[in-house]
Amino acid sequence: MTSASHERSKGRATSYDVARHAGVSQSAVSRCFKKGASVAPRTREKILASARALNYYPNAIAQGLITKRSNMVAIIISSLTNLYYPEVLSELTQRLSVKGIRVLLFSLAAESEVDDVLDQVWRYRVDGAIVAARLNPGQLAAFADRGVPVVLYNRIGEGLPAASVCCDSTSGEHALVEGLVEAGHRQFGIIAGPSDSYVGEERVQAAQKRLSQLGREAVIVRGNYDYESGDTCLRELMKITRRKLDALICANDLMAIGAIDCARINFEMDVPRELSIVGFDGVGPAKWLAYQVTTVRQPVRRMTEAAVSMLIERIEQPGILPEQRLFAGELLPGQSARLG
Amino acid sequence: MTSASHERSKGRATSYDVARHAGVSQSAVSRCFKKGASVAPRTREKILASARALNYYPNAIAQGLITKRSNMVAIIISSLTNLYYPEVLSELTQRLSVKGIRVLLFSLAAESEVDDVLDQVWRYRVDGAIVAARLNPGQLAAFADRGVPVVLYNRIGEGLPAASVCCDSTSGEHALVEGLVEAGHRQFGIIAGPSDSYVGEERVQAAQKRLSQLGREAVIVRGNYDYESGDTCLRELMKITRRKLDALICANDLMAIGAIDCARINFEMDVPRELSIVGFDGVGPAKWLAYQVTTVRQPVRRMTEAAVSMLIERIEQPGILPEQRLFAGELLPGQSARLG
DNA sequence: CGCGAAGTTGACTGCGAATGCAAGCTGAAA
DNA sequence: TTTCAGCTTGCATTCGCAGTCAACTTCGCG
Repeated sequence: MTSASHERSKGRATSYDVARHAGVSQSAVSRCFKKGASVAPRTREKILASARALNYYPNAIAQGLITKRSNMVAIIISSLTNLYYPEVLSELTQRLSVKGIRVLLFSLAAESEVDDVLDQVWRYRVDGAIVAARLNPGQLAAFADRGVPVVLYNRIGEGLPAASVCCDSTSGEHALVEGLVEAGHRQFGIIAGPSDSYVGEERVQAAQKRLSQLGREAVIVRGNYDYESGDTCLRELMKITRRKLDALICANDLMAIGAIDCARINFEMDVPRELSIVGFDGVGPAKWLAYQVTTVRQPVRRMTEAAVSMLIERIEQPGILPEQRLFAGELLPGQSARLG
Repeated sequence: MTSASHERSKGRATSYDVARHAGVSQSAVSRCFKKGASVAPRTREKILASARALNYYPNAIAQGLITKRSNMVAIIISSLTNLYYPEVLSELTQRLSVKGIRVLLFSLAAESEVDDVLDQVWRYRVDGAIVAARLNPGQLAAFADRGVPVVLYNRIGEGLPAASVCCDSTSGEHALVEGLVEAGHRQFGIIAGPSDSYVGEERVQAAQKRLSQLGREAVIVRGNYDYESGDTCLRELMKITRRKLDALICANDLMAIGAIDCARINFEMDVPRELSIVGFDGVGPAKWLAYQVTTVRQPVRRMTEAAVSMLIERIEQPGILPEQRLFAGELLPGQSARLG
C-alpha cells in the first residue's frame, strides 16, 4: 500500500542515495534542486526521477547549516488570545510561505518569558523576526548585535530605532473624538489598555490630547484588553462619574464590546442613545449585528504585507536603515456611538 | 554600547571560538551544553564564562543535523480565523515550549495547499506534527512512511488508524438534543459545518441520530462555520419551515452566535423564548453577556495537553500503536435555549 | 609508594548539502 | 581537422556540533 521500503530504510534518502541511484555525483543532485544551476536537461530528469523513486526531499537543516540561511523567521506574539492577533498571524504566515519562508512561532504567556524565547531564537539561527510583543532596549539591541533583522508590529523601538509597521492611532482617535464632541457628548471616559501596550498608550494619549484641545477632559481607567475589562472598567467609570458618563472611548474593540454588553445589560442603557462607545481595531466581532462597534479598522492586510516585505528586504540586504511605516486606520461608523 | 565585536565579527561565535577562548577542546564546549555530560566544575565554569563573553549560543541547526532531532514539530492548522483555533494554538505552543520543543507553523488558506505544506514539513525534518486539518489517506500514510509521528486534533485517520485527540461530539449533542426535546420543541433545524470538517459531520450526525431516536427530525442546511453562515442559514431554515422553527442546533458556536443575532434583529424573535439556539465549542464570545450560548465546551486545556504528551511519547519511542483519546465536553446551559 | 577505578579531556569522524575549481564534453568557426 | 568558447560534471572541502574512543588525571586505599 504505502510506498515500499527502498534500499536504505534506515533514515530518509540523502542526496548521495539519489546520486548513486541516478549514476551521478552528489553535486549534480544538489544542483538539481537549486534553480539557476547548470544541469543538462537529460541529467536533471534522470535525477528527478531517482529522487521521486527514493522519496527524496532535500534536508533543509543541512542546507541551513551550509548556506547560513535557515529560511525560517521567528514570529513572537504576546497573547494569541487577543482576537486581533490570530488574523495577523494567519496573514503573516501565508505571506511568508509564499516567499518560501517558514514560521517559527513563539507565543508568550508572560512578558518575563521574552529572554527565554530570545535564547531559542538565537539558537535556531532564524533569518529574521517579526515581533508583536514588548522588547526592552537591550533585547532590541541584541537583534542588531547578532545581525538578525527585526520588524516590530504595532510597536516602535524603545531607545533604539527599529523597523516597524504601525497603525496610526492619532488620526483615528482624533476622528473618533471629534465626532463624539461634535455630537454634543459631555462626560467622557476612557478605558486604556495595559501599560505595556505601545499602541494602547498611543491611542489613549491621542484621544486625550484631542479632547483637551477641544476643551474636554476624560476620566481614565485602565483595563486589560479583554472582554471582562470592558465590564469592570465601565462599572468603575459609572461609579466615578456618578452615572453621568455619556461617551466612552476604549483602547480596543474587545473592551468596547464588553462595555456595550455591560451598559445594555447591567445598566440598562441604550447604546448609543444614552451612551456612545467607540473602540479600535476592527476585529471580526466588532462587525456583528449585536454590536456594530463604531471603531477604526486597522488595515491588517496592508500592514502584514508591509511587515513581510520590509523583513525580506532587510534579510536580503542587511544594513538597510530603520524605517517606520505608518498606516492610517479607516473609520467605521458602526452603530455604537453618535458621531457629529 | 552594544557588546563590542570580539575576535571574529564575521558570523556568530562557534563552539571552536569558545574552545579557543577558554583554552579547551571543542568537545568540552559541546559537553558543557549537554546535561549529564562529564565535565569538571572548574572547566565548566571557565567555558561558560567564555561562552558568555563571546555571546555564544549553540547552533540548533547543526545540532539537528548531527543528532537527527530538530526539536521542532509542525503544527498544521486549516483556518486560524476560526476563533476556536487561536486558543488551541496558543496552548499547544506553550506546552511544547515547556518541553523544549519549537513550533513550525503552517496555516492553510485552502485544502489544496496540504501537499505543498507537507513538502516543507519533510524538508525540515520535524520530529513530529500536530494536525488540525483534513488529511487524505495518502497524506496520512506519508507520515507513517517517513516515520514522523502525527497526532490529529479533532480529526481521526481516514483509511488508516492514527493517534488523535477529539472531543466527543456524541454525548454532548445527545445532551443538547435531549434537553431541547424535553423542553417541548417541535420544529428542529440544524446548521451543519463544511463537509470537510470531521467534527462538524460527527456533531450533526449525533444530533440527527438522537433526534430520530426520540421520534423527531430536523431540517438541515450547511454552513461554513463562520458568523455570516449563522445568518444566511437561519434565513434559509425560516423559509423552509415557514417560520415554524423553534429549535436550532448549530455545528459550532460562531454560527450559533450569527443565528442568535439574526433571529433577534432580523426576525425580531425572542431567543430563547420563541427560538432555542445551541452551539458547540465553548469559545470566548459564547460566554459574552449578549449571547450566553447554550453549548458544549471542549476541554481545550486537557485536549492540548493530551495531544502534546501523545506526540512526545511517539517521538521518544517510535512505533507506539495508534491511540484515540476522546474527551467529553461539558454542557454549558447558557441562556440561548430552553432545555428540559 | 604503588595500583586500579573513576572521572576528565582531546583528537577525530561524520551528519547532508552547497560550492569553487578544474576537468571533460560539446559544437561552431576557421 | 583543429581550436576555443561555453556547458556540464565531479572532486574535495566546508558548515557547527555530537559522540566514540583512547589517553590522561586524580584520588583513595592498601
